[in-house]
Amino acid sequence: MRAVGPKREDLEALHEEVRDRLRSADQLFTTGRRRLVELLAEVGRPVTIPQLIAADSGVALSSAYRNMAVLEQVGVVARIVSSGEHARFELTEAVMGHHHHHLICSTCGRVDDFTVPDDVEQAIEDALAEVATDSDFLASSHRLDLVGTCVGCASTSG
Amino acid sequence: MRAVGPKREDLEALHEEVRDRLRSADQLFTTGRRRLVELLAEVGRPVTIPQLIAADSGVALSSAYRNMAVLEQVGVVARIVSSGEHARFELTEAVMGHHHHHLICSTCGRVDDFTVPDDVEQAIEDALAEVATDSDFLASSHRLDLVGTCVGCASTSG
DNA sequence: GCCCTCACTGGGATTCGGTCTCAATCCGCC
DNA sequence: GGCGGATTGAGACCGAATCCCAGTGAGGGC
Ligand SMILES: [Mn+2]
Ligand SMILES: [Mn+2]
Ligand SMILES: [Zn+2]
Ligand SMILES: [Zn+2]
Repeated sequence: MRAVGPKREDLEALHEEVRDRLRSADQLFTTGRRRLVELLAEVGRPVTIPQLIAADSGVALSSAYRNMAVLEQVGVVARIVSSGEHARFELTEAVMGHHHHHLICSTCGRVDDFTVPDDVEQAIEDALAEVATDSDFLASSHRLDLVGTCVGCASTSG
Repeated sequence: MRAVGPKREDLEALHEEVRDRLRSADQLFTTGRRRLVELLAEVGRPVTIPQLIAADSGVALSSAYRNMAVLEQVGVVARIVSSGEHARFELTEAVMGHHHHHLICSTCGRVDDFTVPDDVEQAIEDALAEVATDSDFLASSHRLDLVGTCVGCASTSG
């Protein structure tokens, strides 16, 4: 169930959604953009542009960055900057339909998804709502990251 | 009580701690490094190097970055990268002695601190411990950010 | 306090992720 | 198929951060 691409009909629905979102922003759903969305859906984890290019050499650097910006603009893609290295991109929660958080390996930069139980999520949201009120802050989302060392890096560095 | 610099004896203790940490890494506690620590303690909020230079024109760009890296190495300073703009720096929880989280303004990049009630913090830690176990991930810390718009940006943009 | 040595400093060159430019190409539409 | 405007992509460009190295300062030995 892990690291396997989405089922066929899910991918179709995803493309439909992306097409609609692009259209309402007067943007075309070109093959290049379709490919980016497909790659992101396939990988199922935040990836860098160089990684995408390595996975599909048909992707051009400048176009990839430009299209990621467009897809970000219309709410299809989220940009993750956690370190000074390459930014990473993933499909948004709005498009994927589930809220999650990130395991971040501070050694290799790898990012994986995880979720916490609903009651914990709720407790967090309640606490944050109060913080926002107290600080006159207009909250739009929260981020919960677990930082450490991934399996690969742990075994490598022995 | 807010935005006011630390009391005198706290600052002394802080310098003591920083000196020790630098010494055990065979690093000198130079005036430049002392000044960085003082500035960070004074501001009490994650700031960029350009901001530090604006606040104290005696700080040199390359030295500031190099010393921040050194101070980061010895656990005195934490680097925060949240966006593609300038990184921000703050004194670590290890040195300041209290755990906290960040309010991040996605408009101007400003970062402020906040805390959540102990029981929520505990619930988060428990949940994350379980996630780490299930994922074979060696967790070293967590991050909880509230992303949105700060008061200043909210009033400015109408 | 005064040297001597060696780490530190800082201005500028350099790196490098990401953006911008613009002519060639593709897309949607007729 | 043909037209007009959006998109593409190779490379120029930008800017945050690092690197280099000659000049400076810190601190141990005296
Ligand atoms: Mn994710
Ligand atoms: Mn902070
Ligand atoms: Zn790793
Ligand atoms: Zn703001």
